[in-house]
Amino acid sequence: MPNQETSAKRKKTGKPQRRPGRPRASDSSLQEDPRSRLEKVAIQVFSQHGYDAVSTGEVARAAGLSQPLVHYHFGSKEQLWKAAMTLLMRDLGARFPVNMGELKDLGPVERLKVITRRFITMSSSDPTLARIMMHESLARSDRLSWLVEHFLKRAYAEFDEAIRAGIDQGLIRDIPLYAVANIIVNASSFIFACDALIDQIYGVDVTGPDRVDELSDAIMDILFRGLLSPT
Amino acid sequence: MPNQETSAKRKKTGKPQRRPGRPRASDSSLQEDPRSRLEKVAIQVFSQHGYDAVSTGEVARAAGLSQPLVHYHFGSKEQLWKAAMTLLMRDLGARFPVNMGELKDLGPVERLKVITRRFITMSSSDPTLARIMMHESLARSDRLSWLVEHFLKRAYAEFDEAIRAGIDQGLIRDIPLYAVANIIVNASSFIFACDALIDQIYGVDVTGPDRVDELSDAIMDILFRGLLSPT
DNA sequence: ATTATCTATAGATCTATAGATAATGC
DNA sequence: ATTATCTATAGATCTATAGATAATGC
Repeated sequence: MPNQETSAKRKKTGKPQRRPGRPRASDSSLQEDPRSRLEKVAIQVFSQHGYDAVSTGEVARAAGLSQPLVHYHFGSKEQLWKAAMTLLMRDLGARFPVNMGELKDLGPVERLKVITRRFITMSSSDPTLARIMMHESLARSDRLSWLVEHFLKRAYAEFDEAIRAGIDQGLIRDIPLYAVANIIVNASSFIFACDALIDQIYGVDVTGPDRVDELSDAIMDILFRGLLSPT
Repeated sequence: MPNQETSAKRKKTGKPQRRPGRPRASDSSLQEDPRSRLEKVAIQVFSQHGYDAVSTGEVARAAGLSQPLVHYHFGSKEQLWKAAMTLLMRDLGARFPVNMGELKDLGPVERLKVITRRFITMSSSDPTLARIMMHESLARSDRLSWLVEHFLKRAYAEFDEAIRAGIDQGLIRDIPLYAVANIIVNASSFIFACDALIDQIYGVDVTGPDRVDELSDAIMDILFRGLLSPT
């Protein structure tokens, strides 16, 4: 990401020069700890611009901290990214818990509907993960493999199980598993991740609550009419 | 994009130092002109890594030219990007011509099917445009507005017309136009643009011809079963 | 004494410009 | 004479490390 403000800024001001050393803990309970602040900012900027286009200095500045602190806490930019992804996945897991047990008594199609609706809700309220997946997939980065192994395979497996059972029972049309799963995941999340495109073309802000609801319903309707075997 | 090979490389070799000046036109008919080579390379690297993560030096090096030549021909990195997009859209237009006239006698649903199938074919054989759209939408760049105004609005308008007519005639379900259009565009292209993700998770290479066909058919089937009014 | 922060800086880029020079076209 | 290319380089980054120092914990 290109840097807007130049480094000359700090010198120009007549302020007393900041000296090295740990600053006073100002109202320590008010602000989160710096390490977490770095991770949270990193999630946001990496999801918008992608790994390579983001500098550690930008992350630090946005968190109100100095650039070398990134290396003190994380050792490298790569490790900052991994820490940020781990936090993101933990937060998403907490906000959208996967209780497969409570779906045990449903048929595969109903189970798939619940999982898909939950994924749409997650993607519309926080499209960060979809954005990260898009960036790393486009760049074909090694980070993509890391994400897939650590988090995504497990998430896709839930879709896979329900789809597999649905196809075996003749309820879902006989389309390759990978195709069904990816069509569901893409349709459920990429449209919210690319809200800027829709805004530019149609002047519609899909992040507004009314639009989220109408779009979520439309996606569910189209997907399941399309996927289910004719009854 | 991080640079793999360092600048020390050139010095190390014992080759006679290259001096300034225009090189001999070696077999001029064999290679394309340098300006076009820069544009073609730019299309590829920008679509993979996005504008900010690509350096003009990488583009030049991949084209076998020196970095300042980018500025001689295009004046700035931004203008190189715009020239590359203009070439991309011209090539896509030539390879997938839009002859709306020959669809005049079809009903709106049949027209939409032809347009959608053509878009799927384009996206599977060259996912570059979808990748660029994803990058610029994610980054919320000013370049996205430029793309939309110069090229995308016109492209979406063809979908819009058929969808609008289909809804008006009760053939397509009453879902907001922007939602239908974006679901079609996303489903038709993003899955091919994110082939690396599918490869990582399912070990399936969707760029193989058999997979392209099966996936294209699956997308068409699901979309149109989902979108059409029950008969 | 240890920890967390800062400033300073090394060394490798990045964009863009300046200036040299070879090829081309008149 | 003009055009297209190169080398060299200015000035602004970028990642990472070194070293100073204030706060914290024993």
